[in-house]
Formats: sequence, C-alpha cells, structure tokens
Amino acid sequence: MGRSPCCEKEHTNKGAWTKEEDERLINYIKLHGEGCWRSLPKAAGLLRCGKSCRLRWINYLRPDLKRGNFSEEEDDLIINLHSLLGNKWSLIASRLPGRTDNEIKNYWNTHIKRKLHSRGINPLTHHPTTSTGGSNIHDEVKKNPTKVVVPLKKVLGGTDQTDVHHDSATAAEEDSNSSSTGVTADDQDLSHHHHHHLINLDLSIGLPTFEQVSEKPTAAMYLHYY
DNA sequence: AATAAGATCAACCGCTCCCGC
DNA sequence: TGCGGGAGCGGTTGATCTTAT
Repeated sequence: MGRSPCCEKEHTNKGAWTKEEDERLINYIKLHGEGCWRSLPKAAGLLRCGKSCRLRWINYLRPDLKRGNFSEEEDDLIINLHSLLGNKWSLIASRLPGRTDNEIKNYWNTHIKRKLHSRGINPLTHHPTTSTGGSNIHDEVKKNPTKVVVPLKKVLGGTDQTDVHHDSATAAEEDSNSSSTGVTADDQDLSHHHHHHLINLDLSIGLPTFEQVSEKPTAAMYLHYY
C-alpha cells in the first residue's frame, strides 16, 4: 500500500546541515551538475534524503543567491506579484533573481503581511480592510485604468505583455486570439503548470477588462492601492 | 543577569504534477 | 491509457536569535 518513501529514513540525517555536508554537496554539484536528486546523496556520499539535498542547494548553497535584506523595490514587486498570483511562491521567486521561493514565502509571512496590515490592506485578498464605499474591482478599474496598467507592466517584466496565463488550454486558445487583440502569451513560462489564477487584460477595446477565472478574486486591480 | 515572549528562517512533510514506460 | 517514480511546490514546524520585562 502507498508509495515507497523517497529515502530510507533510518539511514538519513535530518536537521541542520553541517559544513562538511555542505561542501560535499557543493563539490558534487560542481562536478556533475544538478539533477537526479534521488540518487545524488548516495553518489555524493551524503546521508541525506534527495529532497533535503535539493532544498539545501536551492535555498542556501546555490552560488547565484542574493541573500541579505529585501529592497523596497523587491517588496513592492512581491506584493504586486502576490496580488496577481496568490501563494505561488515559486512563480514569484522566478521574477526575483537571486531569491528563492522559501525565502520569499518566509519574508511574506514575517514582514509583508504585517506591512500590509499596517496599511489597512488584507494580505490575503489585497482588499482594503477599511471600507472604501463598497466599490468593486471593476468599478475601480473603470474609474482609473492607467493606475492598474502601469504596475502590471512592471510586474510582468517591463514589457508590453499584460496577459498572465495559468492554463495551457486557455493559453493556447488565447494564443489563437492574440493576433487580433495584440496581447501575447509569452509569459507562459511564468506558470506552466498552475491554473488557479487567471487574469486577462484585454487591450483590444482600449479599456482594460479583467476576467477572473479563479476561486476568489485575486484582483490585480487592487495594485493601485499601493 | 535571567528569562519570557516574539521574530526569524532553515528544514521537513505531504501532496500534486509531470513524464516515461 | 493507466501507472509508478521523480521532482517540485506550498504549508508547517521547530530551533535559534533578538528584544522586552
């Protein structure tokens, strides 16, 4: 019954990594590259589970990690991306060079949540916690679309791409429409296997309209509150 | 100086997704 | 087409550090 464990637990170390273990892992990956995490520990002479090695490398040992405090720009980017993508930490991390999903997740939970609360914004919904008179997101977008569009461009890498796809079928469908709308689908890499939050920003009619295909409105539209 | 409370973050766990057979 | 294994993701835990009393 059930699947086999990823490693033999009784023969693996757990908890904090030692310097020697780090060195072994770094040396092995330098020589052989990343990949095949399941067999790596044995090959590298580590008494660790493959998942543990992968995590250690990705979150701590990778040479391209930035480390250090987050800048204000990074803060804003994380907030904006979170409003678009929700808790898709790996997707958010892919937009922040040198930062890991784990690091961003921790930072969100310890710093940004509090920051948003202090600004009167619900970090879960990105809605203002104090009532603004009950206007919905569509009303807000119609009132002032440019305030939304500019941050979106920033979020999506400074290009004119304004469409975030999370579903391959939808993406393909929209690809076929892109020639008429002028909206490209070149951000598929952003979310090639997550489907929950889909936001269409249709530029073909001038005024942005948002189509929300998710369990709850994640509201890129609320970007302008920041 | 001692210690309690709060904050931080590395690491683990369980689940889902993807791909090859 | 279905199944199994590996990889990756997000939530959570717990050890350690910092600050307040």
